[in-house]
Amino acid sequence: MGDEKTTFRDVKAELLRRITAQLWAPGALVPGEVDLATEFGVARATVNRAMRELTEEGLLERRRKAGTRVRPSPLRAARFEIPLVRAEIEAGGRAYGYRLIGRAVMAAPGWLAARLSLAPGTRVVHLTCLHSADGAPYQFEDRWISLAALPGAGAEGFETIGPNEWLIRAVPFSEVEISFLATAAAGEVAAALGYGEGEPVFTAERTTWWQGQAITHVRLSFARGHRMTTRY
Amino acid sequence: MGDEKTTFRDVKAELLRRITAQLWAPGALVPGEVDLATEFGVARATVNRAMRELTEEGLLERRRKAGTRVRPSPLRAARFEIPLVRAEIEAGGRAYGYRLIGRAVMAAPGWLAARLSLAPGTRVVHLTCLHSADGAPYQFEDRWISLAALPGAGAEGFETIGPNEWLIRAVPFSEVEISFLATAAAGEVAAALGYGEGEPVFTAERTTWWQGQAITHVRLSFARGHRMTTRY
DNA sequence: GGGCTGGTTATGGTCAGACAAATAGGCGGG
DNA sequence: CCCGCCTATTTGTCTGACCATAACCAGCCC
Repeated sequence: MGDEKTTFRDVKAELLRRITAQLWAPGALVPGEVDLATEFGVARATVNRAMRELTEEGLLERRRKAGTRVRPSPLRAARFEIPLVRAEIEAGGRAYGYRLIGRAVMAAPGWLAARLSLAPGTRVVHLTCLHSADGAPYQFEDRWISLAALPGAGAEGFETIGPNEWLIRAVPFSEVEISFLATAAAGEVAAALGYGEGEPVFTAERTTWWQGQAITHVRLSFARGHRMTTRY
Repeated sequence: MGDEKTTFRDVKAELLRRITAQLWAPGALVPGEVDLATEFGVARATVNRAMRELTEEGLLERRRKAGTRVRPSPLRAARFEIPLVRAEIEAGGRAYGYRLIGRAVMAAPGWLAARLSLAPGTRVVHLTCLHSADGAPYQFEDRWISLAALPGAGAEGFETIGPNEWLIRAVPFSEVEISFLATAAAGEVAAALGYGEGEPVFTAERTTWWQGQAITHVRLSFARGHRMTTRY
């Protein structure tokens, strides 16, 4: 009794233990899959899966023939989930609010055309809006949508539906570049979020492509005290 | 000739194509593993791996007996690699510089003891230092190390080796919570990085544990214009 | 000595078959 | 009508065998 199956999870946990306890020093070569399979009494595929996952997590380094070694300085990557504002707010049990501040159709300004590789004179929709949580300003959104890529955006008023939710439905699977930075509050941003001029604002910029074509660029300014947090 | 093996990569690519081309609508049930295995002429394990990876990437949702469906709104997560400052600077082909500004041993202040769950009166090392790239200030580091967890930090002067590099060697595998935020430049930070008082500063805060015990807390302030960028 | 070549070996991946675990949805009892 | 049990179905995982691919290294030729 009690001798249950050893799963790849068990193997992974034990390998992780040996790595963190430094039984296997950083940079050291660890036993081959076959040896470990014998030791744990499992198939090689099982050891393989355990080691593959540890490699994905940045703890091991593997090369054919060269074998597997413990990463000298573990390459750690933090994962941030990028939720819809609405989902983020409602997940915290607060009421989500949306208000459109401005909407205009115009030829893309130079910096935007450059950023999105748009042909000169391409028309775009420019939107500014405010997302709030329990009535308090939460995030100011300054968005540009290329009408060349999404003609439908010209017909949508965005009075009740936020541009991000509209976009998710129009283009669900896209390629994204996102940046976080600190900016100084000014003008509309300061007014909408209640900042004094020049106050530091945590800001995200996101550009989205679909099938190689630029769709939209957005600058998101967060309310005072906002943090982007994760564990790893 | 020409009929090469279909790998799990091929299957994955084709499934991805069907998802992004919306042949399978968001929320729709996709065929079961057995059906797909038949269709592609591969083993079920191969389809399984393809679908498992797509699930990890947030494109599919799987439940036993209920089957696999396309995620209604794809849950996308951005990965940020968190490199050593030195590696980050040298990767850009610039010369790395390090300077210790201040070093003191003291009883942990209240906020720190609370943050790290330290017993009252626990002694800590407080370090401030500056990392530079090609001579220009790059990052100001304000670090606290618990002597309860790492007595060795009391003996190290940190004159030539940065605390992060020292710590990586002392505690290579740790649990980390990291936050990004925007702060106002003031005092030492402003002086070291050449900011005016109150200017916005992109800041990271990181707390590190090892085996459940808090090791260190650090606030990293970046030079003007710094961005944290990634694609996904 | 230097460079090419092929053998050896570790990881990468596929396969077919089997069993385990979870659970949606039907069935029966109250 | 509602609730709880059963079962068929679907994904999850393991096995042991096999072939593929990369690369270290020894030995050969020049």
